[in-house]
Amino acid sequence: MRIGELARRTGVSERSLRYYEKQDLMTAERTPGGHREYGEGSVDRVIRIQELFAAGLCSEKIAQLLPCMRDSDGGPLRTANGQLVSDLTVERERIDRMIADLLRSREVLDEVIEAASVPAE
Amino acid sequence: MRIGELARRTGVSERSLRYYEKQDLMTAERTPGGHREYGEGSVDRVIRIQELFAAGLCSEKIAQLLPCMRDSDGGPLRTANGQLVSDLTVERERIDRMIADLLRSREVLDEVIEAASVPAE
DNA sequence: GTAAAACTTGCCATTGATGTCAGATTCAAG
DNA sequence: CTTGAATCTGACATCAATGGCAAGTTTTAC
Repeated sequence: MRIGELARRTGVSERSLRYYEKQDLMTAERTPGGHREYGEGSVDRVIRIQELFAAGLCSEKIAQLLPCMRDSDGGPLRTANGQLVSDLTVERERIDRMIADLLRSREVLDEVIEAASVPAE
Repeated sequence: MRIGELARRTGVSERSLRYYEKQDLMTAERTPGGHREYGEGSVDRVIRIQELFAAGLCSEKIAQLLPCMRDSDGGPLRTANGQLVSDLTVERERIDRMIADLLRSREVLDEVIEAASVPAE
């Protein structure tokens, strides 16, 4: 499929898909004319990339992480080296804190929303 | 206390504290000379603000939300109006998605970290 | 073959919280 | 009073992903 379809199917803009390629997060075959040609696996990969972006990882970390994930792209499964494991552990802790934070904030929102729905108090 | 101490006690930069004021997230008394003078409650308030920022809310939403939170600043407890409740509900759903996302990403990290710690497989 | 749609690269803009610097003023202590 | 530390305001920079535009090329449909 080409970039337009991939964008439609993933909900990620074409602009971002090109950016992902430049950041070495994904590759694409090229037609003789130079247009990108994606395989089916690209859909999952893009979604995974989006999730990791949403989790606050930067392009560089994601690029290092992807080859170590199973179901990544059918490529050889790499094992994370010491430095990467160390980095990912830091990220993991950050994510933990973020989850705790989100849970607290969600509670706050719930309280306010709840209070508004029970005006007679 | 003055801004330096508040910054130290909350881990938030002086720059950000002044920004919070400009965004109407908090107020401060002023000394005759114009220096900010914060009460004890400011510490909690700053921490709360930070949490909400971390949860992805923008200044404007936080500014609307704060007066509706208990233990906010001793001011009168406002009840969220319909528009705000609607906005907060949207935020709540976004937070839910974010949490789900983070849990998935954390799992991914755990798998990769785990795989690296068991090289013989 | 022609026209429209899709795609290409490259560049500049945006966002929103925060960093940083400069010059001026105030505060606290000697 | 003086001096150094702290604070003030205001302006400009940063970051990282994304948006948007322009000019040119490829593809697709007729």
